[in-house]
Amino acid sequence: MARKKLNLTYIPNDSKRKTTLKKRKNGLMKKMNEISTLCGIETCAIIYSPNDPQPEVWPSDSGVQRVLSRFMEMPEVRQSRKMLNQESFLRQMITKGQQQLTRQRNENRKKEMTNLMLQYLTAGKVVGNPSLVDLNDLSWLIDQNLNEIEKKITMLQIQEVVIPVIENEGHMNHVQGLESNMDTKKKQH
Amino acid sequence: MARKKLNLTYIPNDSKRKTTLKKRKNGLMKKMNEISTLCGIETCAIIYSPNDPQPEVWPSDSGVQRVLSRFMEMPEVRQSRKMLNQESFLRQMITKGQQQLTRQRNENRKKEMTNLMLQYLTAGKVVGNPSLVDLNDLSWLIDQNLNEIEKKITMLQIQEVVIPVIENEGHMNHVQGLESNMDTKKKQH
DNA sequence: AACTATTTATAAGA
DNA sequence: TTCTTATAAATAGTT
Repeated sequence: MARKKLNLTYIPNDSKRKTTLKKRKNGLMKKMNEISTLCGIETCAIIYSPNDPQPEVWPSDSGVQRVLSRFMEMPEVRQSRKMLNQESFLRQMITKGQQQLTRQRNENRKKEMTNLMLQYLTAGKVVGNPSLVDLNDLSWLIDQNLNEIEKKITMLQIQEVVIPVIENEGHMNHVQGLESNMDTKKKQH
Repeated sequence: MARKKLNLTYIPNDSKRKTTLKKRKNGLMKKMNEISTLCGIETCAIIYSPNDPQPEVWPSDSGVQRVLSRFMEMPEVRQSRKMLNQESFLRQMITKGQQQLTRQRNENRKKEMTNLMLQYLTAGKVVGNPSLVDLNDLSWLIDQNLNEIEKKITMLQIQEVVIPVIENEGHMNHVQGLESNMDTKKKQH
């Protein structure tokens, strides 16, 4: 489904067909997985590969047995609670991992942009070939930094009035004690 | 899969779940159709809908029967071996995800260090509180960059001998103009 | 059921 | 083979 409109006929080329089968089998399994999770239903699929008497089967032991026996009106097969537990455990791991990955990607993006910004500051000119998306993100980042700087300035001005200027090292410390003063500055862009 | 990132959990809302099931069932059937056409293989799928004892089957009842009887002919042991598939599929997904995460973390680390280096260049002093590990990584990164610069210089020197200096648009342009002065520093490492 | 804005799948290419 | 990329296809939320 890419780089060329799909031609829905048998693929004569052996290696291409094999690759396609592998990819699509994966995709199909993922979809089976999703539909039964999302909709809380029972499904099963059997896919035979050439030269392999053993088919690829979806979903799992208990799932297949249950669906098959139901379909063929055979006696109920005992369920493996252990297997289901394991399954949900694995699912949990996947979800967690994906969340981590997303967070990591966001961090990465931000660092990339900080990087770009610092390159501008260092080299004084455009380095490489940033895309429009990059530039938008960069713009956002610069706005963020400007906001922080503004806050910092405001804080320093306030401190100057209240206490003789005392600067401390902490990362976000400058926000401390500002809440009451910041209420009036809630203008965002 | 649109207008919102898919959250892979059971959909509690009844009508939403029903709609999703209908749409996805269609999609799945289409995919089953395609994979067996494209790859010339036998497949079958059974999807139960809630409150309906009759499942949706593909390609047809007789088709399912054919594939199922072929499947049932297999000895138990081989059946269950193949049927452990879902678990290994999930494990595969986890492994892949973890690999992605590792790659992402490495990229992240490198960007972080580039960042730190640029901050040194910009501010001319240590910003924040880098750890010993940071400094080691940073040192490595700087070495890398120095190596690249050296290579670039060597290349330019070679070009200078063969062709009158012609510089192109690449991302290391800041080295421009250094060529002639660097002649004496060629053999440092 | 038809319509999009997005996400996902995937055919080719590297 | 695995990874990337350009594009097609699927589909969640809307109308």
